[in-house]
Amino acid sequence: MATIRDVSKYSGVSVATVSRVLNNSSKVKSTTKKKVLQAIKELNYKPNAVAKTLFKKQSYSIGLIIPDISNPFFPEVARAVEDTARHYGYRVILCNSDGNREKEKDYIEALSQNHVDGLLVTSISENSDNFKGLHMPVVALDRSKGKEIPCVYVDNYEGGKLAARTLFENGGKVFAEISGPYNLITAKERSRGFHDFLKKKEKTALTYEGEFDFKHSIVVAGKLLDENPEVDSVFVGNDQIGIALIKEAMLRGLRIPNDLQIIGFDGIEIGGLITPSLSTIQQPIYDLGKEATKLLLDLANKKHVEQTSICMPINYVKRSTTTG
Amino acid sequence: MATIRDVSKYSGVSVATVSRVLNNSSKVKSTTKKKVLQAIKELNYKPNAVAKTLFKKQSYSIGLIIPDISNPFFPEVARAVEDTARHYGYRVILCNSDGNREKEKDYIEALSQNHVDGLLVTSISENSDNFKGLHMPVVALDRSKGKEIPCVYVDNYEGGKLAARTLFENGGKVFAEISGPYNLITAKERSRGFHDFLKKKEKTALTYEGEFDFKHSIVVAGKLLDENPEVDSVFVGNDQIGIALIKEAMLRGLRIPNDLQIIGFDGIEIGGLITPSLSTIQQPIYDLGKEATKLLLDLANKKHVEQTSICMPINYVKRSTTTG
DNA sequence: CCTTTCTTTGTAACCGGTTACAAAGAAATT
DNA sequence: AATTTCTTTGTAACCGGTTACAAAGAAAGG
Repeated sequence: MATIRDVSKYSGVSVATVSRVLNNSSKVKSTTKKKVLQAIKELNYKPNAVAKTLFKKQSYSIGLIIPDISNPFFPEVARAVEDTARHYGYRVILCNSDGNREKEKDYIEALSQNHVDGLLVTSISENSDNFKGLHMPVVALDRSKGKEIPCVYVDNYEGGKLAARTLFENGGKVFAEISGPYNLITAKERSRGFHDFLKKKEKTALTYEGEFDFKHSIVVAGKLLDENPEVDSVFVGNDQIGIALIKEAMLRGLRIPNDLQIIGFDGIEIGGLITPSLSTIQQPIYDLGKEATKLLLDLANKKHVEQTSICMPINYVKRSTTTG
Repeated sequence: MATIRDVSKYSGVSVATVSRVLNNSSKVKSTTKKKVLQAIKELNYKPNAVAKTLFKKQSYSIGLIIPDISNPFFPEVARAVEDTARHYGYRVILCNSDGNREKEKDYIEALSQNHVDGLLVTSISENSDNFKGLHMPVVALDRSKGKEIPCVYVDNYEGGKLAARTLFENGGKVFAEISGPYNLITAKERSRGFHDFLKKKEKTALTYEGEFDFKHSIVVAGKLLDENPEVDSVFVGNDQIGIALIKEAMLRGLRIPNDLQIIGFDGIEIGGLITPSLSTIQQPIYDLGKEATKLLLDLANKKHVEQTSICMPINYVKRSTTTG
């Protein structure tokens, strides 16, 4: 591998001049420039980005810490993050935390030592001191982390209410919910919105706490249906649970949406492709990732940021598991 | 940020000794060691991994270049890669190439300049000189790249044959195929295996060339069904196409598997969760990613590697879109 | 007690870029 | 032609680690 000193010797100029040519950082006489470019080409010289990072303390890379890329919500986020980062010349280091505090901490430490320029995190809990004392910006994605950390999110509470209103207005009589795990603030908020709306209408809902995961959801969905055959309207904490519920409902011969209406949350692509297709409260998943990345890079480049907390819109997507 | 020189001053020893303590690289008197560790703790010193990378020419990171993380096959691969890399102390840089040669080239160049220790690639075409002259190991994932590049793959040709045999033995009469795009060697091999088997039984199959993507598959699936109502057995190039075909078939009131049998390819998780669940030729997706990463890291660490090309087993998973 | 040997430690060069500062060269002014 | 000003270039320190080599200190042997 040729170095800048090789190019310097080959072209008969100093390393400073070569560096200037490489970065267009100050004027270089055009004949000199030509010589240098020629040498670069002949030696097939490629600057060493690591050396540059060391001096400039900027690595043009960011860390993306999510619970699990296998969870269908996150590939779309990751894609958005990577596209956006790439657009601005940044690379993305992918980290799966499994919602594990220790694992998250290890990643943060490693990324920090590698001088990434920022961290994009979908974390477990609201306040974790994993993020204390970092010398780089952090943006929380999807799951808000209190006021201290900049955040891009959706109004989960409103989403829960919207689901409840929709089921109610569709004539639901007996309501139930399979929520996400309560230790996730998002899951809790969705649930709270759902129940608050029903309470106003003097209704209640059976509640099962689930997980954002297919395998576990199958079990909970089956249990709900077996224990409560009278239920006709279910709000589920995310689309994966919804898909599991559809499967279990069909297994039991229920007609959807006539016997059972279901509303999911997220709007992952697969929800529209199954039969019956899953009605859902849709988040702008790609845009969530995109805006979060933009915000992070603005912070990393010390641009002035008007608002450090961005709420993205949600909307109800009617498909085939609801009547209206 | 404290540096090694700060620690050196604070503890009254040389930087070399601090470095020795950090790396356990040679004996340090235990009282000295204690002093150094104390200083490290007091100053909250964290070694700069970039400086280390510069000198050692080892970054403990690898690049993962895949077409698109949104394609449900790849999250599971990515997860396996990340898990395995992490286990050996490596980080993963995620790159979506969209099967675009130029984009792939840009990534390779950037990763190379950042001195990643190796590249894991699911590439487009068999022989691309994007990989010529790299000073780091490359392992091809899933899509074999001829003999030059180490590869972890499955026998797609056998998979296609297995699908054909299964449909045939289940009493299929009129066969069809929606293949993946022929420019992908994997898709072509699956298709070839499928047709070769049928030819031996003196059968033919209608063939539609599709894409490994939901949106496009919906269109092709609809077309196939409308133009050929007599078809009763379809092999599709991957599970996404299969899911699209199920949707279109149900829309047209076909009973699955009585009127129409379908076999997919890949074995992505969602295939087992839809109704009817999709029978498929299953690849060991996670293990594919895991073995590829292990192989890559062995190569990167110049370990002796017995075989540079690893074929993983496939198997038929009977679910609800086939009769047997 | 002096020499030899082994252990522990320090100095300084190195990895490959960037850049402050100074100096040389060219052009403009008097 | 001498002086001033602007442009172009070079020298060397720096980023923060690692390590070859040498030297100092401790232990062992005569």
